[in-house]
Formats: sequence, structure tokens, C-alpha cells
Amino acid sequence: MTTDGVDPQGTLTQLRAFLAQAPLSVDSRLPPERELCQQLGVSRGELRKALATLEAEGQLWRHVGKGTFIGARPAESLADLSTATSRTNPAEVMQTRILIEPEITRLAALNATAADIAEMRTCMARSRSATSWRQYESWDNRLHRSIAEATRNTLLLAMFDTLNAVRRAVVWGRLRANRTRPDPDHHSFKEHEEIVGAIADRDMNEAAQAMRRHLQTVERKLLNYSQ
Amino acid sequence: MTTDGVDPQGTLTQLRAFLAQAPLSVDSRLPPERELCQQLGVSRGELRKALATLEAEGQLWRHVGKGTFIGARPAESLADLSTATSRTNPAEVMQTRILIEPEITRLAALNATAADIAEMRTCMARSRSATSWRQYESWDNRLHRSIAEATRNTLLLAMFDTLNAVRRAVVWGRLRANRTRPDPDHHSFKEHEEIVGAIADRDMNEAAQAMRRHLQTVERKLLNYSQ
DNA sequence: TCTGTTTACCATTGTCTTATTGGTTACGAA
DNA sequence: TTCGTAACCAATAAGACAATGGTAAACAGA
Repeated sequence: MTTDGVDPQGTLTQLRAFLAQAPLSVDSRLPPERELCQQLGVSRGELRKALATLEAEGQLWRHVGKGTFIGARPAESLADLSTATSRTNPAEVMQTRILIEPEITRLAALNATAADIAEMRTCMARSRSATSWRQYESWDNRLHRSIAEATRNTLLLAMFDTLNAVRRAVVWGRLRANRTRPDPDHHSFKEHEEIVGAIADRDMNEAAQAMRRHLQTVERKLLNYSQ
Repeated sequence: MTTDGVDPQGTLTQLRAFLAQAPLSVDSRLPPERELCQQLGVSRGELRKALATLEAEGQLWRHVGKGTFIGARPAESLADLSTATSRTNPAEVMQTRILIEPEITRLAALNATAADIAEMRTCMARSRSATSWRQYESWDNRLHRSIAEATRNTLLLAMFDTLNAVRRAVVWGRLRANRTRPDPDHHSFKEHEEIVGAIADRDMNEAAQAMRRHLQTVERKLLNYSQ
């Protein structure tokens, strides 16, 4: 194993020298392969071998249609709705809801106005009188969102909307067709009452716990049987 | 005031009839004004008056370059990083962090592996030996993210990243220049120790409370004096 | 036979141009 | 004045085109 067996024509060395000499800062794009191989006087295949080595070393990264860039590949942000949706699952969604929504409810109990609470009660009444699961879920959604609105924190509301969007995408096909409308004694009705009641009482701890109990019921129903 | 003073040519009535007859479901786009006014045999001005009435009634919505659509105008999603950033403020950001991150820490105490905890300790050590505020904040960021990673919930991690992106954008210009590096007895060092210690002990409640105490200190420093 | 070069093609991405659309204004006719 | 017509504007959408990394086949040279 001779040294020139590793880098026969010195393409890699030549490329390193070029990068050291060129005025390229981090995240800047270097010339396209078709130009660069002419500048260095090597074939495109040899150049790509050297580039592959540097990429393996983490000194640069490449992407079709974009180019070749200095530095570390930008981590694909998980903070993106589509990528988050494609990588998660219903169990994670419920766990996240159980973590976050009770705390939202706690803050709602502190900040909700009378109008907010009236809005929640309206949503509850409409969900009770829903004539289809689709209607019920619409009002259920709106109830949960009105609680998030009551926190008077736009960022928190945005986080809730994000979570909600992921939830809808993940449990998409889940259409309950076995019954045409919710039972009058559907568990959610009583649980919603408890949540909104605690918010109206300004009982922050009870509000949070009621929401947690509600979501845990939903999770149980979701993961064990369908509904 | 005669009846035909309200709708002289009956354009509005004609348009209502057209919409009732046409096979247009919710969210579907109706023909552009230039076509529609020919179909109905009225001038574009008259058509636009009728459309304005229906829009005021909430039966349709219009937008330049897009068209005219049946149904309610889609609410601009707050679940968007840029809009959320532009409407929130540092106080909301801290409130949201104090609500969410302790719960993340609680779950991390349950799910963290030994490797996760080692990663957290590495971040703490690096932040202690940082020679600039910029370095310190980089390792502080990475510590908080490693805690979110330890939850083993990709959706929760995505939510954390979202919150973090907003935080960075909101408190952007805030560069601490009064000292070149953090004090060796900076409050965060001890608080980070308590958080990671509780995670290592699998003490979920203490982990959550330690994180809450830490963030409340950060909030106090942020809102009262700068740092 | 093996290695490297050339060439062509592909899928993805970015950029530029063009067309469409609601909104507005000016002008003229009734 | 009132209303229809035309023209223009800004925002948006859609398509055309070019550029780029990735890949395989054909070819040449040892």
C-alpha cells in the first residue's frame, strides 16, 4: 500500500489546497463540479471522489439541484409541520397532548375572561347536540382551541395549533362509521364539563388535572379499541 | 325607498340563483369576475357589488391573484413560524417555556438513557469552560435540546425546536457585551446541575421543578435587568 | 482486463417569464 | 349623476428554462 495508492493523482490534495486558497467562508457555495474539474484540470469523476472524501470528513455537503457547500449540513429542522407529521405516530401525539394541554388549561384558568368561558360553554352545547361525528369533532376541536385562546398567549396558541395540525394529519383516516352520532353519555361530555367548570372556578390545579384525565381517557380509547 | 332601489337589476338575486344552481361545493373557486359577468349578462361593476354583498354575508371570500371562493375565509394559520414570531414577545416566550419545558424535563427523567445523560453532562462542562457568551449560549442551547431529545418523542422534540426557533428570533439582538464571558458562579451552572442530577436520579417531579426554577430565574433576569 | 475519461441522461432545485385574478381609476355615454 | 367600458396595478399562480449533484453506459488506454 503506497501513498499514491490512496491519492494517485493528488486530486484530493489539490482540492484541499484550492479550498484553503479560495476566499470561501462557511456556508458559501463552491463552483459547480463541471467548472471546478476544469479549473483543477481533473476529470469530473476524480473530482467527485475527492469531494466524497471531504463530505465524509464533514468539511462540506452536497445536494442535487442546490450545489456543494462549505461546513456542516444544516440539520433538517424538525420544527417543520410536514417532517414532524411524517415521523411521528398516534402514541407520540397523545403523549405530547397529555404533556402540554393540561398546562395550557392551567393557564387558561388563570387568564380566561367571562366571554372565553361563554364560548367554551357554547362549544360544549353544540357538541352535545351534534348529529354526526363530523360535527361533534368540529365542536370538540373548537372547544379545545378556545381553551388555548383563553391563555391570552399567542405563542402558546400557535404551539397548540401546530400540535393540532399534526394530530389531524396523523389520525387522518380515522372516521368513526359504526355509529351515526355520539352517545348522549359519551365520556367526553362529562369530562369537558369538569374542565370548563374548573376553569370557571379559577381552580388551576383541578383544571389541569381534569384535562389530563380527559386526554388519558381519549388515549385509552384510541389505543385499545377504536373509540 | 323602493325595493328595486336595493337591487336594481336583480344582479344580487341573479348571482344567488347562479350559486344555488351551480355545482359548487365549499372551498371551490367560482369563475373569475371577467367570465362570470359575461355569463350573467351584467357589467363587472354590478357583479362586484353583488359579490361584495355576499362576501359581507360571509358566504364567500376573495383574494387578489387567487380568486373568489365559496365558504369562510381560511384563518391564517398561527401555526407558522414567521407569523408566530412577528406577533409574540419575550414575555410570552418565557411564559411558554416555563409551561412546556418542565414537562419535557419530567418525561426526560423517565426516558433518558445513560448516553443521553452523558451528553447533558458534556454540554454542561463545555458551557462552564466557554470563553465567550456566544460559546456559552451554544452549549446551553445544546443542553436544553439534549433534554428534549431524551424524551424519545420526536413530536415533542419538534415542538421544542419550534419554540426554540421563535425564541431565537424574538430575542435576537440581545448580545451581552458587558462581560466577555460568563461568571464562574453564573446562576445557570448550579441550576443545570440540579436539573441533570434529578434526571439521572429518575426523580421526575424534582426534574420538572428544577427546570421550572431555572427558567423562572432566566425570566427574572431577562425582564428586570438585562442579564 | 482493468482503470479512468468522456458523454449523456435523470431527478431535484432555483430562477425567470408569463398569465391570471381581484382591486382601482379614468373616461365617456346615457 | 350613474353606469358601463376599458385600462392599469399589485399579488398570486403556473409554466418554461437552466443549473446542479448523482448515475450509468460507452469508450480509450495501459
